[in-house]
Amino acid sequence: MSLEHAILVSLLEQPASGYELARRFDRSIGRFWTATHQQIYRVLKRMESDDWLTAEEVGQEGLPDKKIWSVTPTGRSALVAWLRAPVQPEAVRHELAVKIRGAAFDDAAGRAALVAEVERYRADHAATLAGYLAGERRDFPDPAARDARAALQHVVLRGGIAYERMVLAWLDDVLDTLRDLDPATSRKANP
Amino acid sequence: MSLEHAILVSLLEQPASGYELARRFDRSIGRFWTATHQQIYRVLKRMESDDWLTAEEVGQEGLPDKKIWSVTPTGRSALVAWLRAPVQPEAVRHELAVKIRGAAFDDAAGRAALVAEVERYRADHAATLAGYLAGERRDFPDPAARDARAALQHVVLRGGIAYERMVLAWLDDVLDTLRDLDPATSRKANP
DNA sequence: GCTTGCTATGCAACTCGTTGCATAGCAGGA
DNA sequence: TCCTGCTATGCAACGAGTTGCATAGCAAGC
Repeated sequence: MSLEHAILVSLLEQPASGYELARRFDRSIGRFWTATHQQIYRVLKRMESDDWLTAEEVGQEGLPDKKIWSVTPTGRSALVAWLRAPVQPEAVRHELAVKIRGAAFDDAAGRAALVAEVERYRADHAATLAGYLAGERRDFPDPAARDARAALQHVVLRGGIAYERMVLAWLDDVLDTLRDLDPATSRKANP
Repeated sequence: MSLEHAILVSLLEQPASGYELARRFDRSIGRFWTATHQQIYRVLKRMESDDWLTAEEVGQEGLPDKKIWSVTPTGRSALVAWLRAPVQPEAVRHELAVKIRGAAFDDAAGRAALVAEVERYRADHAATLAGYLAGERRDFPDPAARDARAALQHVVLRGGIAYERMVLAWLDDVLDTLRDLDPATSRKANP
């Protein structure tokens, strides 16, 4: 739907090659829009044929050539038109929530395995939160003096931080709930 | 990926026709897994041919026949196997976050339009939260006395409530940030 | 010398998800 | 009477996203 637009925003912030874009989608942009390099290369070609982007070939010593993509005025117009269109409702897909409700149809051993899995999942989110907070200290040390772009990037990052904090608190709630169902098993697993 | 498993959980909680399932995916299950009736009918057929489900044809007065689907032992085994497999990382796709970062490349008029859109979006989420809270009062009036299934359904609902509260707080942060960028315009729009 | 991993791009095949449309009878309101 | 909307299911076409694989040179470590 709007991978194109996520790419436009990223390239307006800073022109990049497909490969660099793919790495951004593993990092900052990936906080709110995921994409693989396959998707990105395919969409870049379509955007070029639609005259949304132009490429500058750059030769590199000892490395393959790369194409640095920039947004054309046409692409920028397309982005602005999309920005002013209504926001689509999000398609929620939360696998863990399905598993938690499904745990009612497994036995105590299965729920103990789920507890372990939720703990692992929680550790991942704790690491993500720590990464966000480190990025915030690094990129936005002074909340007062900054331009529109930084202010908007920062508020999106704060959204990521708020999300991760909410998830961690909820996962604690989930762990308490799961352990209350099978007190003996969880006492064994967590003496 | 796991629409099958969401369907298995829902049918184990209560057997249903494809149509009834589709409505559940607009309501309780839809809080954490969305699906259209097209997807559901297609997947139900595949699950039947995999012997995960059986159908009972039910004639109705004045209405088309319907098939009531139930989970077979094979289907239940498949669910349990999936429950015990690792949780996959979620694919995040948050269109509004892309638009907010994109707002740096629009003008004050565009950002004013985005403020209006965020306000509408906020109202939707406030309504969703109100619906969740009403459902919680209706379905889980007594947090003490209840079985595993209710406890697990409730903790998933609490996750939805925590999510909506977090979103509302973040949207207020977003609105403040957007208004700070164009004080004159926002004063005009919000006297 | 061999393996692993990084930069850099891409094809092909597949599955998943969306959109538009179709059928068909009945109920309720303008 | 006509239109809208609900129950109930489904086909067909398309678009989005995933997975596996391929190329190709260089650097670093064992």
